[in-house]
Amino acid sequence: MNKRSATIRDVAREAGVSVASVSRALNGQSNVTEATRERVRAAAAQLGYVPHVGARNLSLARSGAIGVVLPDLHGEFFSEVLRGLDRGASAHGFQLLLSNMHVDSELSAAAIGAMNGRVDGLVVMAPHLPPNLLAAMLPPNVPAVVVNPVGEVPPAAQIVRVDNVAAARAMTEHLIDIGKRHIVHLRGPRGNIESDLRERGYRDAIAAAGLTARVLEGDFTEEGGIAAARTLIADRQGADGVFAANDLMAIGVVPTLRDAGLNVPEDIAVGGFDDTPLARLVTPALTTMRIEMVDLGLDVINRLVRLMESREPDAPYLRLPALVVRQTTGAAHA
Amino acid sequence: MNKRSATIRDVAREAGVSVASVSRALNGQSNVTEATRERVRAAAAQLGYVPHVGARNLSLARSGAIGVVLPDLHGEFFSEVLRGLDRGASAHGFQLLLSNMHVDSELSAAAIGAMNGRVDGLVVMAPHLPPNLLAAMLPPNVPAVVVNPVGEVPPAAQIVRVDNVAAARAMTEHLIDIGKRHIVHLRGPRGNIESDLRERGYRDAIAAAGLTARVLEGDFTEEGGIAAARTLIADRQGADGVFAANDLMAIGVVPTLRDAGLNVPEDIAVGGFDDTPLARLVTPALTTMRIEMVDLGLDVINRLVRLMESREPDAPYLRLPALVVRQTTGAAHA
DNA sequence: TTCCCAATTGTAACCGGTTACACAGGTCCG
DNA sequence: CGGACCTGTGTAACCGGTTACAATTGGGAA
Repeated sequence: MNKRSATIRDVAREAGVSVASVSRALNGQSNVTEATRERVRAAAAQLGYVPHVGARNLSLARSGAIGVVLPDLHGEFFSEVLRGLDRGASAHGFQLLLSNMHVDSELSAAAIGAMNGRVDGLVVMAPHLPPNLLAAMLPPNVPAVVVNPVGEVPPAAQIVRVDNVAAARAMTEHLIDIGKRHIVHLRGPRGNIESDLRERGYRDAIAAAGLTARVLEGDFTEEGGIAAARTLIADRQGADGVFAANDLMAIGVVPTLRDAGLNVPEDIAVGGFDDTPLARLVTPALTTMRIEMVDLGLDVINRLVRLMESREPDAPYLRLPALVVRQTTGAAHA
Repeated sequence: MNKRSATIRDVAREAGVSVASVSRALNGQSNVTEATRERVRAAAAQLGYVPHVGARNLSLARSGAIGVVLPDLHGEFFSEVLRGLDRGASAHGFQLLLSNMHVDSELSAAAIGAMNGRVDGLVVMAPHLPPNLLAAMLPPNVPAVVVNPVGEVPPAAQIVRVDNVAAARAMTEHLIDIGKRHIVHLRGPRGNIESDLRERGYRDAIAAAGLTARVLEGDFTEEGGIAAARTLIADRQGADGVFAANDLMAIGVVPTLRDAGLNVPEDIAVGGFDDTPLARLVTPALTTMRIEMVDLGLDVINRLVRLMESREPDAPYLRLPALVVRQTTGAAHA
């Protein structure tokens, strides 16, 4: 219960050796007598010495941590990705330093800055960052992986993308395949790049099939889904399919439609996006595009680790979500 | 694109002032001429200087980070709590340094050690840590909040507990109240303190009501729930209620029972624990004990911040989960 | 004009580690 | 027996910031 933690000099004094020997002894270097090493160990134990990692990092110029910048943790998507990041980091012996990116870009820059001397690499997921800003705020000498960047990216950064356009197209085509002709897209919030890409994929597929597009504004929340479903019920323009830009909205849509007496999928089929753990468990189970989020996180870390070693980013890495057909577009359920 | 990041001395040289002035200028101290400050700002911008936070931490002896030690991120529970922690940390201007506690206690100790000079406070959630070990591995001078500790806790640490016993009792009593008499408990994994406490609450309530207890082994996974339900279906000992020690298992139990032709809740009622986001959304919606997980996380951070300031832990703080009655023990659903 | 004081600025010590280099002592060799 | 070499250890510089304290400067008071 000392007031101040013991430092390496305290241990050196206690053991009657120099700080260099203490450092060598405790870090398992070979050039120390077993006798000295033992004496140092004893002194360290005696004083309850725990190395000050921050100081060590400073002299070694490496921290054993990876910085993660996320828009927020609210919503399944980032929680799941974080799981993967965490697993990957653990596997490589890194810790994760988390920082929330606020909508305020001023603060975001500060948050990234606050990681500068503390992490060996950076993972940035910022689907709503104003283009060019990202490049400006990334510290120049920290290897970084950016996931689904919207604008310019510094050439030194590794890019990982989820192919939102192709995935959205696939979902839309699936709805068309099962015979739907009046498919409405419930998009995500404005200013979120992924929302835009998914809408683009939807429009592509609709246009290619010679149908007419109809897009409702959404916000990625369950409430948004409920509101959208109400709109559809009220106006009765004969929609027979809904492609929601994420699962949460789809999960709001389905029960609202059913409460209004519409059968899903017979009267209206519904597709989501993300394949959050929820999607499989709700009734009726939700058809969705599976992004292997945990895998994505793992992969991001692996690529970051590679980048930290080579300093040479690979070509952008593209992941294509897979269509998972369940009850909301499939056979009637029990 | 310099090879090495600019340091404060580079900026000082560029601006033609001393390092002290640079530090003062950039940190907004008052004793600097506006002219100097401007010159420093220009030089910093010119060189793309970003302060090295690790170095700053070392001299200030504070890091602006809170260490979080979790058993793993797998499972809704910790994800949700982490969300709360994250929100709280953000609000207080802290970042979160995450570390997974492995089952291997050797490694866990290392993980905690690896936080020593890098965090201002520690949050430890270790429902499966061998008693006394925790006390040994917590660095003596770092304020810590431990959540649901199992054994001895250093007197300097703040304790936050979820009253698992009372909550499990409440759920069991609820099942009794709705008329069930053969209530089986599906417990969590051995070696997890929360599993033990929930079982104890169940046994208390069963004993108080003069009924007979029956406990099945579980593992907190959906598959475990499915397996347990199969057991119940197979042996037909007339169970009319199941209290699963977490939602995930309950979510495995319910559809398995229904697939076997049993009505939930009429033939067998099912209760879960945690109120994960899933619980409300599955069909039939799950009756469960709500732990406000996000709130819990927030609260933990608030208490930690208070502890960091006062160095005086408050009395252990007890949270009591609330019973949320939904369809699996309530009225038949649509 | 001279002295004093406040406002700025610079120098250098410090945070707690790591490690290049110097040095002491012993071994082995010619 | 002297020198080359190897091993173990200590000294002190360094990582990149902050800040106590000293030094410098200019303005106002006496």
